[in-house]
Amino acid sequence: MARTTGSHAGITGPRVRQAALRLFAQKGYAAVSMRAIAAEVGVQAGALYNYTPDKESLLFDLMRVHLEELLAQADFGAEADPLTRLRQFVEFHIRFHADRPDEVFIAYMELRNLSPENFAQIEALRRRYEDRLETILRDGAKQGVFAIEDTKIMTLAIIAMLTGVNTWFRSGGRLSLDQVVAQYWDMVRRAVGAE
Amino acid sequence: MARTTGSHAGITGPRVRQAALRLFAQKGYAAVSMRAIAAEVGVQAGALYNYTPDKESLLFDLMRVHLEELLAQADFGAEADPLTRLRQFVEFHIRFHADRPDEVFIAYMELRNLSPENFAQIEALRRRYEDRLETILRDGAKQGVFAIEDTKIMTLAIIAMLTGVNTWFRSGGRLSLDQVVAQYWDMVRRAVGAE
DNA sequence: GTCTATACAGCGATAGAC
DNA sequence: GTCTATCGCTGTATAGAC
Repeated sequence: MARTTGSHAGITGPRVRQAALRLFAQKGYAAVSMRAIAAEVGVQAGALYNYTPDKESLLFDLMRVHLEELLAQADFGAEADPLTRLRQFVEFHIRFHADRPDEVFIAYMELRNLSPENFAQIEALRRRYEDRLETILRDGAKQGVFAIEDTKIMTLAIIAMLTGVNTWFRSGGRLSLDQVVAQYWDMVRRAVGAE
Repeated sequence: MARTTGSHAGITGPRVRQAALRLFAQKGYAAVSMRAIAAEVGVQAGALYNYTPDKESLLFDLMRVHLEELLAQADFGAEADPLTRLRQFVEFHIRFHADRPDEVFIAYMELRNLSPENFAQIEALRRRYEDRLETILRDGAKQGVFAIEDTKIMTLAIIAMLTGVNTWFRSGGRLSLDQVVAQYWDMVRRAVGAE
């Protein structure tokens, strides 16, 4: 069956999300209009509502998909020793976040623009990710491999430190991502008191 | 000379800045209208323009004053040993930032809403603050007190870690600020490889 | 599925009375 | 110094033609 002229099912949708991602990260959610997103895609503003019920859903879906992918990939088997799992976490976190600067930026900066219900969902996903690290730290502390006074603080401190890479790292800069990973692994290993 | 009714020179100005600070931190700069700020102060929107030439200047001044105060207080004399100065930095940073959550939040989150000229000024102030820490680390490394591979990365990693406290710390919570300072000092001391 | 047109509210900023 | 009133514009979202 011939397609109607101007029909782009399965093409425009992803382009809308990609345009929203880029613009939200660059200018901030509240500063981006639906007209601006539509212009980036090459359609009129009204057409966007074939792909999202409203503007906030666009933001929420970007965050949710990002965090679900993060959780899907953040699998550090409990069979390995805690030091190895911690090293895997550090490397994974840095690389995953360096690969998705726009998504990471939005997921941290635009939480205020979610409804309470959507906010709670996003926070729950983030909490599940933090728990992956906390479990590693707790296992290591129990086995005497790490010397940690408070695993919750250590968890938040490590994540803040690692996520901070995104504020300055640029591919092609002074340091390669391999070097960055090595340096942060050094710092984390020392911070948890591992040999 | 009798004051004109409704005249509040020297009173309304600070109240405007305080209302803007609170609302910007809570809802985000772009989501706050001049009318909302005026309502919080208890005046009409037009009256705000007696105190600021425009909305962006309000944001810029809040950031600039915050960072200038940070720099004014962040004085760690070069006479003491690097380990003592680093400890002072860690304690100062955590306490100063915990005292001003709204200012800190704005100064990190709303940089995108500044004109290029204003952005450059704010970034220069922040850079001067980072240099205070980097100098301490460099001195310590030179003297062999610290074992640091790259002082620039260590600087950014420490600041990210310490500033991250603001995302979760609440006065009256499980931990006192004294305990938080002690824990982070432990982590930083280890991370720089100090005895 | 996209268009044009539009409803309706809100925006930053200014002018002029008091 | 604050008010009221207003300008010109932009915002999200919807309706109906094609």
